[in-house]
Amino acid sequence: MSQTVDRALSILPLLAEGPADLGQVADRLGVHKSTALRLLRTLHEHGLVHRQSDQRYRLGARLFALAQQAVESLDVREIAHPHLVALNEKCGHTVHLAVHEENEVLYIDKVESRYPVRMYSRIGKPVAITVAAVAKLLLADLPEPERRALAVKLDYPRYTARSTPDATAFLAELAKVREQGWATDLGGHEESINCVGAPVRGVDGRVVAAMSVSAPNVVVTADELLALLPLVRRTADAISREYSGQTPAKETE
Amino acid sequence: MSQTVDRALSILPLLAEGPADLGQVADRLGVHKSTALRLLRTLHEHGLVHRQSDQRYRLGARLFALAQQAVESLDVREIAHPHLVALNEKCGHTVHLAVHEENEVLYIDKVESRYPVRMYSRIGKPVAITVAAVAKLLLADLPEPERRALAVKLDYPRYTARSTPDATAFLAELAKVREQGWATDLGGHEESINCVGAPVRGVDGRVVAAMSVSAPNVVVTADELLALLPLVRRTADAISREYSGQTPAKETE
DNA sequence: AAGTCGTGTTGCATTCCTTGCAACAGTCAT
DNA sequence: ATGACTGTTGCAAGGAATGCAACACGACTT
Repeated sequence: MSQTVDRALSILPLLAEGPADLGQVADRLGVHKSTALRLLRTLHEHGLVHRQSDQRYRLGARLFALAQQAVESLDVREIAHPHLVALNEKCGHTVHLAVHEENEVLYIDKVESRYPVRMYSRIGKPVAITVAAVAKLLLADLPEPERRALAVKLDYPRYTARSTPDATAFLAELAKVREQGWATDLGGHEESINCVGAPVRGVDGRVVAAMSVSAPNVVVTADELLALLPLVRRTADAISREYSGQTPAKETE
Repeated sequence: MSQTVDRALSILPLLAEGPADLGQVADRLGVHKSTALRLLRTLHEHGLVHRQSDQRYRLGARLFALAQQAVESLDVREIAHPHLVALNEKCGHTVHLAVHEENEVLYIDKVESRYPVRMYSRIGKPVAITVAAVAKLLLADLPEPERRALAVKLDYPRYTARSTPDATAFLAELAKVREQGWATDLGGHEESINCVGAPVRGVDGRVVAAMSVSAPNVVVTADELLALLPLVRRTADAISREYSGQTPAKETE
């Protein structure tokens, strides 16, 4: 749309391949050296481009600063909320969104079930970290040593007969979750309540949040709930895509 | 230098603060909405800007991709080499550059001493990980659990009486190194050889490489070598700055 | 339902900004 | 010294970006 800007921005991917000098940039842009010079200067003033000691140009530090600032200002909850609502409208059950912070897993959003049931969860409240599906998803993504360090530090309360009993079992469960890309809690916290969950990933592939659908088995059986898994995963993936700023199909055209 | 590009690039830091709609962007740029629209469109085509579901604009995924590709294409050794040579010319001793990879620490560059001595090191060769100054620097930067996991897995050969004896001592040494920002190896590998080293950091502050100066004490005493510390640190910092694309003083003007 | 505000979007004429050229200034090798 | 190579600057001409005004669309209010 804007020729000048278009040309200037085309320099960035070019430099991402590696440092280049003025002539190379001008050639690959198909413009005169002086034109390339002025574009590079403008990019340089904004810190997007850095001139190294051999006079060649590379991408500059500002780019990293921008990228970092962008992720920090991103609010998963804001982006995820409409998706959670849509999911709730499709299946009717309680939908949770949670994040991992300081050795705790916290609910940061919740859409209530449309069935007349209550669940003991509250936004801002730490979840039962050893059994909840969202906790498993978030912790499964940690590097192995951190995962292990955390697992041995935790208490393993026996909420029910199906609660995770100890660190060994927990680590095994996390490995499974990491492998399959989704998690469940089948009566591990409250005997009659089941959950299925899936991870939300950031642009670097790391898990930044986790969502789950919960329902008491007086409403649906565990098997029926598990049938929702594809839908849950698709929702989580949609959130991931939007969160990481990728438009589903447009990106590569 | 180029008004159009200048305006377009000014949008990026603006969006880094958080999502904004067309009107806000136009206002803060001091241009007509239609102008802002066309600039945003161009940025969008290049993927630097992403349009979220509520029509507001944010920074896009391409920015992250570019930043990542840029760091991958960066070669520490290439950037560091002239600095290593300069350091060698100033002090005359052997200078090493090393990186951490797969639970090993490898020398990736070396400038030979100008004194007639030999050192048993070779580019590409794993270093004595429990005693070398460069190893301490690289491992000290790991997250605590990984550091501990690695420390207990290592063997602690007694090269000399001053070699690190066990994991406990090693972890204590790493904590000290992490704290002070530099490291030494005083006869821990070979009785008569001392080293001082300092870390090279990337744009995110993490240690990406480590450099050291080594000399046998038949040439200089440990104290004399330690007197070089400020020089070594300054060199490492210079490499860090150049590697992370920050121009020393210009950046904040 | 009509009306109104608030968005984002498009065509178009004017004008200013970008462009390529050619000449210049360095640096390095021959 | 001389040549070839880089990066750099002034200038005129043309084209591209700009702001305007009008339009389209949806969300609210009345």
